[in-house]
Amino acid sequence: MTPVVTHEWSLSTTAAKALQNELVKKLVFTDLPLESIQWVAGADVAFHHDEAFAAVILLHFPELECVQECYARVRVRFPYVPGFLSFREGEVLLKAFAQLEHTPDVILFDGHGIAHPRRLGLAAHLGVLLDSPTIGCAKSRLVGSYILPALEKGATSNLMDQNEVIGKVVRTRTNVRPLFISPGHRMSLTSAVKISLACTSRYRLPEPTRQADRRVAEYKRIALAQQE
DNA sequence: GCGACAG
DNA sequence: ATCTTGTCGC
Repeated sequence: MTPVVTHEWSLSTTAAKALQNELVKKLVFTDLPLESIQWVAGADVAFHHDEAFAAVILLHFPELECVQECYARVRVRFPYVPGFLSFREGEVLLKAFAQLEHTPDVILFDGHGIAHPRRLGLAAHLGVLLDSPTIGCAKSRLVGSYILPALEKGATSNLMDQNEVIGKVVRTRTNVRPLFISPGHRMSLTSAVKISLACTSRYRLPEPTRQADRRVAEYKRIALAQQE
């Protein structure tokens, strides 16, 4: 999987903001029916100081069986600044995506899609670069207001920014803290929620993201241990 | 100026 | 994100 759009990753926050305002214009929001999905990917990043480790996992849908796992490691300069997470995780993620053999029908990210100050969170940003359908599955809020959804799995409520619905607060597991789902690129809000729930079995996180999270931690542990 | 703030 | 074991509760 190769990006269709490329750009520098070591930017000032001012230049990064200008780039976000350009890339956001390319976003497209369309439905992605469950019936059209065969391959789903999950991506996550782990850090050790300025070293970033990424894992991209490919699963067959709807059984959610893992069929490939890709890893990458890179030194990053960009610090963590709320609203600019993609500039810290993007480069290492693309390096991992480059190793993917099958092009996934949709990619789930650990972070927001358009539920972002400038509507270009991690999932939206990488979606534009890869020109792929993407979904943001964040564990906490960055922007927007909401009321908590009912306690049962599947319950949802709107994530609002002023008068705009920028995402859904989704209960992916009964009696457990909800997830913040928002579309990235080539994705509608309703499809993002349906797909996320279809990818969730017995845990809070959807299987693609959960798998990526587990494996990247293991990859980082082994990589750092081998150095010594 | 003060508080909020994905991972 | 990361530092970190056991423990209470569904």
